Amino acid sequence: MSKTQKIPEPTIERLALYSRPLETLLETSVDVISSEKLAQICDVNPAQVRKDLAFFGEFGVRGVGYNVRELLKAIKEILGSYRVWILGIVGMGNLGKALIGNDNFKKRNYRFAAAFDSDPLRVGQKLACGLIVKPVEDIEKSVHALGIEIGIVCSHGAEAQRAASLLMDAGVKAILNFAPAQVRAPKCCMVENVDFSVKLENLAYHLAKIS
Amino acid sequence: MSKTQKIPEPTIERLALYSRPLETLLETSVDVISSEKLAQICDVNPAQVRKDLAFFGEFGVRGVGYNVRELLKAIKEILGSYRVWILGIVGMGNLGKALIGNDNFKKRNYRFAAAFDSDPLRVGQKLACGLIVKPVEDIEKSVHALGIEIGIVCSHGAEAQRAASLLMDAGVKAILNFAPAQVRAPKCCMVENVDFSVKLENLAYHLAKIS
DNA sequence: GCCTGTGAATCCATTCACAGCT
DNA sequence: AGCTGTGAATGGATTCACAGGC
Repeated sequence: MSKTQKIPEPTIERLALYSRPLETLLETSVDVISSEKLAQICDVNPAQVRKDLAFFGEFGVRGVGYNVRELLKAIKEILGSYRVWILGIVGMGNLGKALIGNDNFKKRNYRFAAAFDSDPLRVGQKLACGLIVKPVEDIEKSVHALGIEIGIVCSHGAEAQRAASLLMDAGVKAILNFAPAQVRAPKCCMVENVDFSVKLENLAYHLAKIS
Repeated sequence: MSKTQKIPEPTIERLALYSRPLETLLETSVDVISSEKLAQICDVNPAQVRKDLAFFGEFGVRGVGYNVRELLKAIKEILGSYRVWILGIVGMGNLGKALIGNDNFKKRNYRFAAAFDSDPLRVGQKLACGLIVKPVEDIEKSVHALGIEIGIVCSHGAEAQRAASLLMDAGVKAILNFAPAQVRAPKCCMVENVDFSVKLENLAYHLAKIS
C-alpha cells in the first residue's frame, strides 16, 4: 500500500488529528487502541481511520488493534514531526505576537527564526521571545541567512498578498495565512488559510437558520 | 431554487469568502461583476460561484453579471451579517487576548460580552477592551444575563472540553474552538475548529515530501 | 470472537456544457 | 455576443461489508 498512491488531503489533516490523543494515551500508558476507539475520540468513522493509516502501511494487528507507541511514531514520521521546521512571521500585531509565543509551535518542533513588520513603529521592537522585529525589506536576506522554510502571514487583509509575495520571492514554498484575504501563489507554493472569521460566519449562518 | 434544499457546508464557507472582495469592489465603485471575475479573485471555479449563489436565488442577470451591491447585500443577509452576535470567550492567554482585540470581529458585528478564565491569577484582570476577566464558574449566569450566543474556546487542550461543556450547558449552541483538541458536543450544538497546528503539519508533510 | 485491511458501493461536491435570457 | 442558471457527467472521499489473520 505504501507505494506511489495519491494521498487525499483530508487524510493528512486527520493524521495530525489522530496524533494528539495518541500522545495523551501514551502518557497514560495505554498501549493498544482499536480504530473504533480512536475514531470515537476524534469524532470520525472507524473505517476512515483504518483507510487513512493503510495509505502508509500496515500498522495494526488484526484481532488486536494498533500499538499506540508505534502508531504515534509512524504518524510523526509521515508528518515530518521529528525534524525542526524554521518559521518566519510577517505582521506583528496582537495576533502575530500571540502566535510567536504560542506553545503549540514549540511543542511540535516549529521554531520562529525571524519576525517582520512593515510598520516603522513596530520595527525594532523587542519581543517576549527575544526576537527583534525586522522591516519587511529584510525578508529576502533573512530567509536565506536563517533558512526559513515556512512563512506565517498575520498582516491585515490588504497587506497579506505583499507579505506572502515577499516570502515566496525569497524562496519560501509554504505559507500559513491568517489574514482574511485570498493569497495568490504559483503552484510550486502551498498556501493554507486559517480564516476564523469564515468559521464564525458559518456558525452565525446556522444559528440564524434555527431562530 | 431557494426552497428547502440542503446547502453544502463548503458553499456557506465560500459565501463568506466572496463577501470580502465584494466589499472592496463596492468601495472602489465597481457595480457589476461576472462569476468569472469573482471566481478568479477567490481562486475557485466560475461554475462553483454560480452554483453556490443559485442555492439561494437568482441574483444575476444573464448576459450581464451580478450587481455588486445587491449581491453583497444578499450574501450578508444569508449569513446573518446584519445582526449583532454576542460572543463569550474562555481562556484569556495570549491568543484569547489577541482575539478579543481583533478588528475582524468588530467589523463584522461580533461583540465580545464576557471573558472567562479558570486561572485565579487571570480572573479580575482588566482587558484592553474594558472587560474584566471572570471565573469560569460565572459562565452559566453570564450566558443568560448577557445573551451570549457563540462561545470562543481558547483554553489549553486539556481544558477545552470543560470550557466547551460549561458553555453548552448554559445553552450556547455554537462554539468556535481554537484548542488543538477535539470537543465532543451533542448534535444540537455546532462546533467549528480552528486548528492551525493541523494546517502547519499539513504544510510540513508536503515540504518533507519534496526535499 | 475480535479487529484490521480493502474492494465495492455510496454519497457528495465540483466541473462541464449548454439552454435560456438580455 | 455575453453571462447566468442548471441538469448531466465527473471525480473524490467516505462508508459499508466482508475476507483474512490473530
